[in-house]
Amino acid sequence: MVSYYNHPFAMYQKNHSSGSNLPYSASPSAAWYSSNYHHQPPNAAQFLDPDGPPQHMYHHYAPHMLPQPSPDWGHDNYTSSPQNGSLGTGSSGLGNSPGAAAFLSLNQAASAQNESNNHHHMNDAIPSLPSPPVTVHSGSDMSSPGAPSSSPQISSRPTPVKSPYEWMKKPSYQSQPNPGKTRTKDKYRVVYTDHQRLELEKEYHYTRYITIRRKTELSQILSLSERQVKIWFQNRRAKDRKQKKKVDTGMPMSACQSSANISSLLDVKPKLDPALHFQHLQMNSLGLRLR
DNA sequence: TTGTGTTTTACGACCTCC
DNA sequence: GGAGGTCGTAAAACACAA
Repeated sequence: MVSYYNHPFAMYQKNHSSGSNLPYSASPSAAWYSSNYHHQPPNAAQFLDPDGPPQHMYHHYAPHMLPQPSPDWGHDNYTSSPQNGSLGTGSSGLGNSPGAAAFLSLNQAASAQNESNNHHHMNDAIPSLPSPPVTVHSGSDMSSPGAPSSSPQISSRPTPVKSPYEWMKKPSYQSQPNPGKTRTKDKYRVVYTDHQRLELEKEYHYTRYITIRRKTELSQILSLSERQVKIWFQNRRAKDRKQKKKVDTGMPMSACQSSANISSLLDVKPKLDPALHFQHLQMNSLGLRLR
């Protein structure tokens, strides 16, 4: 059994069935980096914030804290434009993101939830797109751009499932009449929807350090504030560090799956074309970073 | 059902860089 | 000073054993 908490993607699916009947293709990992996961060499000018921590961070962060080599090339080299109607109106624009595109084939069913027109109609059992959580906050940047929605929302977490599909159907805390709010109001925190977390995970596994541009787009696509996206990535990295620390201190791997071994867990192919990978490393080693 | 442990959001403190 | 990084922590949400 794969632990809900310990599996890097368990948040989306608790696999009680030894992974033999995933709701995806027979080999989800095979789809993870699908053929559409090819990138053009980056246009340097497009990197508002190339992958990786700010250049200064390299000076005092342990190597394991640095971004994993990833196909960052061209990460921002796409034309998704939430401003031109892709936001919340059907096409999320995620498909234009290389990182997202990579994941789409993995979990189109879930991603498709975000498409009200749902031309994918992958799974009739999947409820309509979960509305973003209502976030009420007095902070300047905290309020979620998403408006409260009265429409039902889907599961934010899988509950114990009998069928591998059940987790996708279950209504969740977010589906309650009054979804969670931040700690400054009646609720301490929101629980992100499956879709939101899926997209964030997709982005994270594409690059551990989100670019400014991508953060803006994700925040709009997912109806989260940029601050929420930023903090999610911070927390996500913290989670990785924590897991790595457990590994280093000899904790059993069953209790700690770092992102570093996610690929092996998913049996994925290397993310990056070797040549591009090399370029990426060169880029990082040179500290190339535009801001 | 309940108690307990873990994970998930969210924040503040503090840091470095521009 | 502002942005974004880590670190530590609070509390809600959740999983699971008893």
